[in-house]
Amino acid sequence: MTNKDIAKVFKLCSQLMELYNENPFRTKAMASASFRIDKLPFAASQSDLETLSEQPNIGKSTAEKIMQVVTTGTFPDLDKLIAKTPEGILEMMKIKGLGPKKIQIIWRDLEIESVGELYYACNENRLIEAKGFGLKTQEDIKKAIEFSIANQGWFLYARVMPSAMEVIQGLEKSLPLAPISFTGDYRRKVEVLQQVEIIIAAEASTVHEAIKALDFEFDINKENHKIKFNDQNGFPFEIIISSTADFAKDLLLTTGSQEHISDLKTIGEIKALDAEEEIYKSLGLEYIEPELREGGKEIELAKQNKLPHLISYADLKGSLHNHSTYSDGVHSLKDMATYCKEELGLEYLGICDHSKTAVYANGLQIDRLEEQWAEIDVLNEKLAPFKIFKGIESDILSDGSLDYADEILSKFDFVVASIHSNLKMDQEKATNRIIKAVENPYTTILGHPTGRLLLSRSGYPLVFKKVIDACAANKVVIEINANPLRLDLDWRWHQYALEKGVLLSINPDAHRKEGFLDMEYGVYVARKGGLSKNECLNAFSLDQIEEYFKTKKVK
DNA sequence: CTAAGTG
DNA sequence: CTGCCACTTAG
Repeated sequence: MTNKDIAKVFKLCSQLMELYNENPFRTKAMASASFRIDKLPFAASQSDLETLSEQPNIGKSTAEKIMQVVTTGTFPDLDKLIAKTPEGILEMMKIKGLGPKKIQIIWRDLEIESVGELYYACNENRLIEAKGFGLKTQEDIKKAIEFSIANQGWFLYARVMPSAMEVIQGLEKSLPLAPISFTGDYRRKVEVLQQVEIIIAAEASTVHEAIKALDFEFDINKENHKIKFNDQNGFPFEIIISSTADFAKDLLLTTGSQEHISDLKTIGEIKALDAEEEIYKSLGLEYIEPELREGGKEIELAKQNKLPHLISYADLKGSLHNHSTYSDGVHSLKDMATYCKEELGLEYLGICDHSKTAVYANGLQIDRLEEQWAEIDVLNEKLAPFKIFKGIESDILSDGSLDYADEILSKFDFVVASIHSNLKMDQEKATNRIIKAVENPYTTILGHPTGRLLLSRSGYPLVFKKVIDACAANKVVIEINANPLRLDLDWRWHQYALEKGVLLSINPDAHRKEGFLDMEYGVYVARKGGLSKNECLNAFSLDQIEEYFKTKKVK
């Protein structure tokens, strides 16, 4: 159980306490405990009562609750609150725009107890009658419910990955001789999926036994040789039964995408050969990596032997756009740098704490910036040849300008510009705001371009072509934010950016040491976008990137 | 802390 | 009818 998981349990408790108007001091203490747990620089699950109770905002009783959460996932006070709350009210708390106070009114005054009823009430214009609600709020809630319904049954790739690995390893163990592979969306590394598909060449009955051995209940569809089940985390799996002779062909067909397969079929018959490589070869094509099989230009390129040599995790030489305890990070600058150098074997780290407008994230005022720069100079001497670059994640303000005076901006090695507030914009406003930031001579990288959070918040609408063209004209790099919730810029736009000569950068936006590992997910989507290492800023060697930053600054 | 929506 | 404050929610 991660600190974040534990923090969420405490957050839920504080929200329920607020919903029931419990003592506001206790409620607040619960919320601050949640915040503190999330920011602990060590794993609370591996810690002990004494250490925990020494932490700020965490006393003896909170420490005890943490221990209970680690072992049982909950604690008695929370259980009591959950027990007296209808399921639908708990669901409502996950909807953006609804907090305890509004839910209280919805529940007590409108007597609405489920998300479905609430949606109905929005459509009947009944929400505006309630105190504190108006037309805009009603529309926002309606949209948020629609978004959440549309995302029901979808899962983040990164969230299902551990389960997927566990299941496939279990099957491999039971059936060591059977050819087996992930297939479908999962194999193509699609960022959100509805199920994990696995193909296996074995007798159906032996596969049934193997799944039983994993202790899952399953459904069998005999007609299409498919077996469905959910693992203990509730993720849906589908096992496709194949044969040794047809394995490569079935693997190719089930990997998809549908568009890719139908494009292939226009070239010729997909034959049952020994390997996917041979099937592509028989069609006169170079082997196409699963990530690229999305029905774009991959077949055309494969015909001409012009497929990109896709980037891999090992190509990354450094990590840009990361946070430290100077702003809202969990680990110190030194810890972050040492981790990159020692554990990840990287050549450099770009530190980009939040800028001054982001007060909620402890954004850096000028004096704190100077403090950080001084520490970076000291660390750079100690850690050489490893280098920390002085960066900033500068807020793009509502008018598109950056967050410090030019005189300050000029002192950074590089600047990541991103939007964090006033996210509700129409397409024109959002596009102009971003373009103005891109045109700022100090902007090096455009951070998380749309602000989306997968399965939770759609980003602001952008005219992507205009934004990418502006990046090309101003030599601004676009970030592929590697946080599995963001993966923003979306891979569907990578190709256009690359055609325009825009460099991309796989940035983890790490707020703690483990956050760097998210770069793996960034690499997956970058591969889908067709990125090669020479087009990726943080695949540049230390010398190359120093040169790049220097040249950019001169311009 | 700031911004938006609301009364 | 308008300006201003207070409250809720989000980043």
